[in-house]
Amino acid sequence: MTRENLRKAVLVERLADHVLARGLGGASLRPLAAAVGTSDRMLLYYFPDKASLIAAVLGEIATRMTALLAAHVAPTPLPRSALEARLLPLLLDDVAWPYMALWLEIASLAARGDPAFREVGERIGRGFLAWGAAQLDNSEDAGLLMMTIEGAVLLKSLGMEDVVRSALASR
Amino acid sequence: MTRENLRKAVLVERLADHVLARGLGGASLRPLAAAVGTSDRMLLYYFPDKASLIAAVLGEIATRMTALLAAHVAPTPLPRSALEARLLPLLLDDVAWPYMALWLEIASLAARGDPAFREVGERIGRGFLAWGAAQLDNSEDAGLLMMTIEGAVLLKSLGMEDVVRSALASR
DNA sequence: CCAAACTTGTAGCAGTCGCTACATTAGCCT
DNA sequence: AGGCTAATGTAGCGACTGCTACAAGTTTGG
Repeated sequence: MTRENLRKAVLVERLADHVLARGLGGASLRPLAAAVGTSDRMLLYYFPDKASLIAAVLGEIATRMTALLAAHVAPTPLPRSALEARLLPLLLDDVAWPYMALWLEIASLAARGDPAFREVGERIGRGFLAWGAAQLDNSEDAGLLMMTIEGAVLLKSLGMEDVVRSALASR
Repeated sequence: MTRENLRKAVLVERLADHVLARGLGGASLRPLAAAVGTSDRMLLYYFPDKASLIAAVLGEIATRMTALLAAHVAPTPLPRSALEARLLPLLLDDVAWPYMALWLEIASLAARGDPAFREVGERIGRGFLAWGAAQLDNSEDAGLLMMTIEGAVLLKSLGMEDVVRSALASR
């Protein structure tokens, strides 16, 4: 019971590392298994199918991202521009970038109509929105904050980080 | 010569329809060929390989998007918030949404490091930036405009269009 | 009218995908 | 020690991927 759950948890952690590094596009069973030192056969021993495995991995990754954000709460509510200035370097940095790249991938799959990714994406998105509202002096600004940040992420993915920097400088 | 180029152009138009409808993820040679009434064999007769085909299709789609934007130029430069209010309903509407979904897919692939998509994405992105700068009373605002719009697109893909609406209402 | 060039079909290769049937090993309980 | 269960390996299925060799058909130009 606990034994199996424990090993499954370890498995999910390692799988999360690989998904963060390679993305969902590289998350086929055999490469995934090789990366964590097992076989596709074993992955489907622990999980009923690939969709369940991915769901578990995305859950783990969401937990990590939440922790990463929690470590950066401001001691006191901030105005939007100040929180933006605090958050953007963090999220566009190499440490958080794998999460953002995966975030884009989820959004893309959701846009294509995949209901599983739409659901997990919306859950994470609304979680972030609530987190932002709690950090802001005016919680109504959370939507605008999020739009700006997501826009910055998309621009960086295209090698247009310079646009983000100069836009913020001119604000 | 011209004969071949003409048929190739017709082919690319139909392929563009299909890519807009199904995305790059559904753009395998055989489904693509079936959708335009030919065979995978013929696609690789007109194009040296799949990458060239996709490049041509993305070119066609970029042209269409440019035309769509050109049809909506304001007669006179606008402040950023006014242009945003004009542009967002257009881009989040069903007519333009296939383009936006594809845009997200390109950004996602670019974020994963694919150099071809990074390049085409950046070209289109900088094109849009220039277009926006020309529509704005303060051209320096183009970056912020673009960030907001891209953020709105990403949120809509996750079913969070309500956040976009209320954010803009509170601005 | 015939040959050369353009166009298309058929068939298949080698690889990957998610998933499964079957068999075997390893470990624990009495 | 023996038997039961949990864990793992091997092998493969059928579908799909991009791509190609080969052959046949069709159009065109001299």
